[in-house]
Amino acid sequence: MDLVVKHLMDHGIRPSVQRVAIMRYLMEHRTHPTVEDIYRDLHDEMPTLSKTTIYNTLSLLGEKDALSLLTIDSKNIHYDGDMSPHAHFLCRCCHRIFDVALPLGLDSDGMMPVGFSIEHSHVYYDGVCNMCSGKGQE
Amino acid sequence: MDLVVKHLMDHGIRPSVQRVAIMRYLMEHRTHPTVEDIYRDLHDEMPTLSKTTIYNTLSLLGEKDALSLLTIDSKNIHYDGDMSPHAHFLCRCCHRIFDVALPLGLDSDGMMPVGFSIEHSHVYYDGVCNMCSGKGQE
DNA sequence: TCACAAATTTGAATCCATTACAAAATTATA
DNA sequence: TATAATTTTGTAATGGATTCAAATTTGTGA
Repeated sequence: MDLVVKHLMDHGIRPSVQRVAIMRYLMEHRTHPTVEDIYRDLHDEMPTLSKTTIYNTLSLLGEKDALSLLTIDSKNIHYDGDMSPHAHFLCRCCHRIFDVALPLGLDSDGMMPVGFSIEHSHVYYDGVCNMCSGKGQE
Repeated sequence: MDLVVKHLMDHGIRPSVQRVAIMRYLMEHRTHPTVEDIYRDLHDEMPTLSKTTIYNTLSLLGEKDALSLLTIDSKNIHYDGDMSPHAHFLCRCCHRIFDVALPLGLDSDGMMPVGFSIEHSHVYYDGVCNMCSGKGQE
C-alpha cells in the first residue's frame, strides 16, 4: 500500500484524494511549508484544491498527530511531515527553516513539576545559516 | 536608578514614559502576555496609550534583545521580559504558559553544522498543566 | 526661555493569515 | 438506486499586525 495512504490510515484519517496529496507533499518536501506554499505548489496538479481544504486537512492531521506544527516563525505557521525527533533552525536572513540534530540529554521528564504532562516538545533556534554567513560548504 | 529604566538604557533604548510602562509591565507580570493583555491592563493607568505604540515598543525591545518573543502559541505572540535561560510549557486546556527549567545538556554548539550561528534558542513543551490535570499541589 | 529639529506617539486605514459557514460535490451504506 | 454521512469548496467575516501621516513630545542650541 502507498506509504502516504498507510500513514493517514495509521492515524485514523480517511485517505481522500486531497488529504493524500497534501500529506504526500509534506512527506516529499522537507521545506517546512506554509499553507501558502502548499497551495501554490499543488495548484498545478489540482487546480480545484481550495485553501480551506488545506486548512481543514492540516488541522485534522495535526489533531491526529500525523504532522507537526512549527511555530518557530511569528509570521506564519509552518508544517512538518517528519515526526522523527529533531530540532529546527530558522535563518533570520533567508527565512529558511533547517532540520538540525536534537541536543543530547533532552529527555527532561525529571525536570517537570508534579502534575505536568508533556505531549509535544520543540527545540527552536534562530540565527544565520551557512549560506547567508558565507561560511558553509559550497 | 529605576531598574526598568536601567534595563532599557542598558539595551540602548531611550526610556520614554510608554516604553518604561510596557517594560515594567513585562518585568512585573510573569504571565507571558500578548499585545492585547498589555493593552487591556495598562489602559486604566494610561488611557491614551495606543496599540500601535505597544507594537512599536515590543518590536524595538525585541530587536535590542531586551525581551524575548514566545512563538509557542500559534494563535498569538507572547512576550517575556525575563531573559534568564528557561523553557516554556503551554497548557492545551487553560492556555497558560508556564516557566519551567531548561533540560540539562542543552548546550548544543557541537551539534550545529559548520557555518550556522545560533542567536537565540527556545525550548517549548505543550501538554496539560497540574491544575488542569487535577494532580497538582493545592 | 524660546525656536527649531528630531524622536516618539497616536489613530485610522489597510493588509493578510485564518476561521466560519453553508452550499455543492463526493463517498459510504442499505 | 436512494439516502445519509462525509468531504470539499468559495465567499464572507474575523482579528492580529502593519502602514502611514499627522499630532505630540522631547532634545538641542542660541
